[in-house]
Amino acid sequence: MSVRKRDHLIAVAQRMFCETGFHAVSVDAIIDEAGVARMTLYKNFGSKEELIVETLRREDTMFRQWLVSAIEAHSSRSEDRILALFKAMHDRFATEGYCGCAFIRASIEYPAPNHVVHRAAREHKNMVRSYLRGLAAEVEGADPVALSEQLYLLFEGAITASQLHGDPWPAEYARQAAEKLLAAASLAPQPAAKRTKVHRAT
Amino acid sequence: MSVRKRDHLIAVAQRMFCETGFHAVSVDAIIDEAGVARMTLYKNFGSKEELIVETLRREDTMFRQWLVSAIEAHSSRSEDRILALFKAMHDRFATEGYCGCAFIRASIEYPAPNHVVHRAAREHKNMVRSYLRGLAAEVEGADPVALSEQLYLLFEGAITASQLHGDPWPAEYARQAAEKLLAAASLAPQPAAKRTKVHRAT
DNA sequence: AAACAGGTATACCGAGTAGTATATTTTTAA
DNA sequence: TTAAAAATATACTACTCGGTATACCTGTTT
Repeated sequence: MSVRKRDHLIAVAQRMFCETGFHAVSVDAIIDEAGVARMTLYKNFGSKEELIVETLRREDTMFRQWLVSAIEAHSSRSEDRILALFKAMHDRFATEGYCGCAFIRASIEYPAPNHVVHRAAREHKNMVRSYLRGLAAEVEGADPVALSEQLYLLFEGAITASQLHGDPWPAEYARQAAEKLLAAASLAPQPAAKRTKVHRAT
Repeated sequence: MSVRKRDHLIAVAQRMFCETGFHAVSVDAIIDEAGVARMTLYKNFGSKEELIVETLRREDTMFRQWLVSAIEAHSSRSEDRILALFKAMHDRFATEGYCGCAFIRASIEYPAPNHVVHRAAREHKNMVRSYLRGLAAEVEGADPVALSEQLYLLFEGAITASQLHGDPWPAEYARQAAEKLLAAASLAPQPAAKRTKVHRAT
């Protein structure tokens, strides 16, 4: 059954890439761990690079599911949903086997902006940004662009810091900071004419 | 002149590692670019790994100088100094040839927490955190630990996001967020007994 | 039974990897 | 000037890398 071997390969590669890195994990190591023949990998995916892209696609799907389950099970107040996200991040960071964000890793290991892997990472992060923008748009009195981008920076910072320091504490501080940003937004709604200038997104 | 070749090798390797990655840059590529013989590298540094550690040492030195010049030339008010840091980050991100944080890259390419390269990255980041803590301690009415860690997350988030999106805009949003965190701290100084619990640093 | 498809095993390719050995030349300092 | 130190070129080891070629096996579907 082709599709099962294929999915298994993607799942195994996803875990290994995330644990050790894209460059550091060889095709040989993947087929060993997956228990399949070398040619099975190259018939299902033309190259290691294509396999990497497939693992990112799977990671993106799984992340969306996590995102929805982390947020939409909670109160319908956007402020509470946003804070629930950071609480869920803390749990995620503390999970056994969690090893950082595959997309940040991908963007760093493939730094060329037009590389297909780097591009996949950027597109995933843009999805996250637009999701946050949707949440921020429902916060009373807030500039949704500014608020969502600031929350996004806390999000990225927490991921990077937790991986670097090997501890989930950054998620808790990110939640505290988000709380303050939300409080500031609802306490001091800015007149539309005085909004800080918006920068272009990339 | 030994020390000159040695320094030259470190400088060349530092740039190449930062542009392309530690795994992706080979010893051959480094000696080609530096214009030295293969054995010159292996006599000055026992291995590629030792060369990597030396480039991180140099990066740390240069970063400290940048940090001081970005902050201490400005007003002695801590709030202004903190905001000056994020303004300087924007300039830094926009600088031709800037290619992200070598320490974040190092921690990702060498994910094992006890690896000498990962450890060097973590120690550098802890230096940054304690520097921020010193600044936050001078902000009236703020919990210095909470404030400095929250600023640190904005710092890391801005670096990661700017590299990922290939644009300096995250620094500007980080500055805006820092502004709000500072305003919240000075407007609502919390009684010492009610402080949020402090997490252990790693 | 025959044809087909997916998987496997094995051997192979050329290129690249980090690192070493050695003998020779260049540079520096006494 | 001479002796020590540093840098050189060249060749080499042993291994790993991504990727390919090919022959064979196994299960399913007509």
